[in-house]
Amino acid sequence: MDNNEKVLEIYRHSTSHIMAHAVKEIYPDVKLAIGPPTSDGFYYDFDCPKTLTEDDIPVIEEKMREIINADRPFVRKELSKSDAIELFRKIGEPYKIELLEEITDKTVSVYGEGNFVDLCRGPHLKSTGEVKAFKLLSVAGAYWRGDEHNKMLQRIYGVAFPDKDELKKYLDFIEEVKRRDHRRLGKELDLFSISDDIGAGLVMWHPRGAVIRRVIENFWTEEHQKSGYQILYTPHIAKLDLWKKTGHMDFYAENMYSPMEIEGLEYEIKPMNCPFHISIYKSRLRSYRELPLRFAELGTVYRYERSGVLHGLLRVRGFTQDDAHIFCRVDQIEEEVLRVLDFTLFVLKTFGFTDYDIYLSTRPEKYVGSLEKWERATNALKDALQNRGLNYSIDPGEGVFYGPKIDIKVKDCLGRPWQCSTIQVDFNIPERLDVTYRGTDSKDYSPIMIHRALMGSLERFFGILIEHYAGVFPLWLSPVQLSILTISERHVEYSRKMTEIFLSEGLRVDLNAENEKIGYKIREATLLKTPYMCIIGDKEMANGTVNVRKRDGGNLGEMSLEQLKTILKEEITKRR
RNA sequence: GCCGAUGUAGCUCAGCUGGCAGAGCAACUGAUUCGUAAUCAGUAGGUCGGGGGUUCAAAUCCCCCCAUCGGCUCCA
Repeated sequence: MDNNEKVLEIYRHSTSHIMAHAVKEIYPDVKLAIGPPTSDGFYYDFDCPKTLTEDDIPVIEEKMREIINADRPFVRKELSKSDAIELFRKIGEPYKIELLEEITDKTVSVYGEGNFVDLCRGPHLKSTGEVKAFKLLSVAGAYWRGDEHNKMLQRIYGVAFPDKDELKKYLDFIEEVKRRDHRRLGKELDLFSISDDIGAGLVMWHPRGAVIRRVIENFWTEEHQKSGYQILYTPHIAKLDLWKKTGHMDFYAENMYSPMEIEGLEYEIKPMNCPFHISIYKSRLRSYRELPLRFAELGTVYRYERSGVLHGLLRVRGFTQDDAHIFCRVDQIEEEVLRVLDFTLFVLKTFGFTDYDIYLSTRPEKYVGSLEKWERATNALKDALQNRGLNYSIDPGEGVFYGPKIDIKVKDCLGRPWQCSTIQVDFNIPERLDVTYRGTDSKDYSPIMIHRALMGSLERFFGILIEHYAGVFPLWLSPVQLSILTISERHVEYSRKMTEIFLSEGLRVDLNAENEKIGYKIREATLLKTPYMCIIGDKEMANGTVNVRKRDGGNLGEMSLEQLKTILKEEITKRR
């Protein structure tokens, strides 16, 4: 953290204290929990008998302004732990006492201004008057200490900046995020829907969205074939027994749906694809000469997610993973991980993601397999990252039950991180399910399995893409690439001919021959973010040409069909 | 799942302390045949999220569900 960030942190921390003071003045019964700074702002958690709502925000803000205008100094006091406990007992702050009881230091510090005092390590601003620009954003529920077994408190989120301009910039950023929201754009651009009648978290891809998916899938399939993968299709359900054998029933049951009974046997809808790929692997004897064997599938899985966590395309209950399982020998593992890493970065780059955060997740509390194997798998991932000189951070205990993983979070053009790619090494499942290959010595060995997804799920990736591009998809992904707009009825026949020609070239074209003014048609196409428009009037008809306009308003003017075809094809090939 | 808010026409939203359900856009019909981001007029469109209750009377008040939104927890 650089110096500037530290200063901001102090600034926000002090603002959160001022907010706590304000809330305490308005609702004297409130009990204070914690109020730290965050990456953009701050929050404070309250245990308040009165339910706080959005309507309280302006009132609290007003009270904060009073405290700021009073410009009272923040005073630090050090006292013994027992004196501090006594102090917070006197003013009735049970949460502060709970925090104090866990502090091992003999002395602690408290900060105060006016008649307000709070347990705090500090440091703080010199006085309340130093706060120049802040805004409270929302109220929300939050568990005490983030544990869902604890009482739910009320949290107020706010932001604070050194001056009004910075605050305005941040508020503009929030507006930009809203403007790009994939749920809103999904409706406006008619890309997808999630219907109450079908069920929460289940996505319907509309024609325009389905086009984009198809383009992505085709790209994905081609590139996988080039990279030595074999593409599979597998069923959506399997016997419950299978999931018992794999360990999913022990370690993944809370994300799985209830089984269904078919002729006395129980079946289960799949939450993962790996057992099917393993089954194909095991369908015959495998030789060491065949390895590495790379099986890939756009596999649709269903996972139970608690209703409160569903969020547009980014968190759903049914989704298609761009999944693959690589079976290889121990001596091939580093090379395979490297290949996957390179492949992943290439695919992400194609969609305009060049910036990412990489995490290495280690063994979780619930796991299968020996410690030694975990160690070995974890090192394989670490070595690959280091080999490529990629910076990463360690996420302790965040691995999957069968092995450690590398997660790649891409950053979109607003700098927001999104979890997509995951690469998981698995020493455990092949052994558990008796997956083997015949070695040079004619004995059987367990292969290593690498599970990986590049985009993660097509649904989530699509949601991220919509926001990344703000709905303005590059030409190769655009649902409609070219809209042909007639000026009047006598241009329809010629326009229809043009449409046929472009369609036969494999371009996605539509014809707007409605009885509307040209301005209206341009507006419609622009709102749908169609990359290119052809305006067809008397002149074009007479010259056998088209008149081209781009969605950003740029006018390319009159040109021949051939010229336009060349422009479009080149842009499509470049995938920009 | 938990805390809070919201749910009214295809979409965006009005509808106050209970008293005949509204607007703009879209759709449809007609007129207009038009040169780079909205032509004009008319028509139609609603079990007010679902179920129960209070009341002479419920979009409005109460209860229970469902979904969405902001978070928490959890995750591709």
